[in-house]
Amino acid sequence: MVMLRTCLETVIKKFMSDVINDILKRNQLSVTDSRRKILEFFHHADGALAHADIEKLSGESFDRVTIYRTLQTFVEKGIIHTIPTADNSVKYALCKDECEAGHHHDDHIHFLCDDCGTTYCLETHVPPVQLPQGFVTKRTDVVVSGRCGKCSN
Amino acid sequence: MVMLRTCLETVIKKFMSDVINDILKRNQLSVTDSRRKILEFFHHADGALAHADIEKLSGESFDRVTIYRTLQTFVEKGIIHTIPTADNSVKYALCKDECEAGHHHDDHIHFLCDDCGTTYCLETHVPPVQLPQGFVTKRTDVVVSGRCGKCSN
DNA sequence: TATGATATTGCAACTCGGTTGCAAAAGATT
DNA sequence: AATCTTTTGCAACCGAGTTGCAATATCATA
Repeated sequence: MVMLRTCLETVIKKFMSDVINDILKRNQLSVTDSRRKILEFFHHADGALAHADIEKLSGESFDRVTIYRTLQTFVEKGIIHTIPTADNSVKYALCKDECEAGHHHDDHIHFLCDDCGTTYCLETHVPPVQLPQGFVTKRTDVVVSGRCGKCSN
Repeated sequence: MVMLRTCLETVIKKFMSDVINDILKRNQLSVTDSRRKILEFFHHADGALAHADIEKLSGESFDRVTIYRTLQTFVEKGIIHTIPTADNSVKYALCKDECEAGHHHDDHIHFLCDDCGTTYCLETHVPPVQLPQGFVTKRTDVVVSGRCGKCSN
């Protein structure tokens, strides 16, 4: 029984590892420890992550500069996207499937919980917005803040 | 003719000055040069202003610390409100009429022009957003970016 | 699997937006 | 006008983010 579970965990771990590697290779990025680790963080996190969160999670594993550069690279490649939060700090979240590089567009809403600080990417689509004559929309960001499901009990 | 215009300008200036003074007094703020000047900037600007804009407009008139503090005070009093921009910088705009202090709520949409950098407060209201069970909305920010009327010709 | 070209990392130093403490100056109140 | 309170300016500081460069790791090729 114990044997079985250990074995299963190994297989799952192996599988996850392959998924991560695939993402990196598909984006023509060399596979390095920091990139894999940071991608894993995003896959395990249920919300968006700020630079500081990643720094905490990684402990002393790698330099803060590396984190900055890795995040930049991921954004450029369209693996993650930035989220404009209400308090004007920067958060990042995995793009649904594949945004194309330089075209990170995610047509969904972000929810920021004032209590626990978690940022959620909701599946709700952004409602179309009526603009004055001559205005052309390129991108729409909707940030709702309040209290999330977990915190409102 | 020239006399008349000069006279009219004087009257208008006097009137504006009174309006500015009124706003400050109504909010229990002492009337100082910097506060009046900064409020005037907002009244003349057709869009939102960043700290940097005000610094440029004011030249050497007053210290950057004063600008920071003045903006903070105005936000606290509900005279201006912050706008979350797509690039995660901070902009400020006059509140419509009076938001109550500490309750700067403006239920409108912000438009950020990628070309000229101007931020507009549009009169369009924020459409209601459907959230998952248990989520409670406190505030909704909508930031549309693209090209404004002036730049799209 | 060893090797060289290329890409990435870590470090140190720096920039820039914003804040804080305190003394000087201005505004408000009598 | 005198005094009390608030605001300003200065200098120093803080933290987030960036840059240059040498050291190191990855990748492709032999």
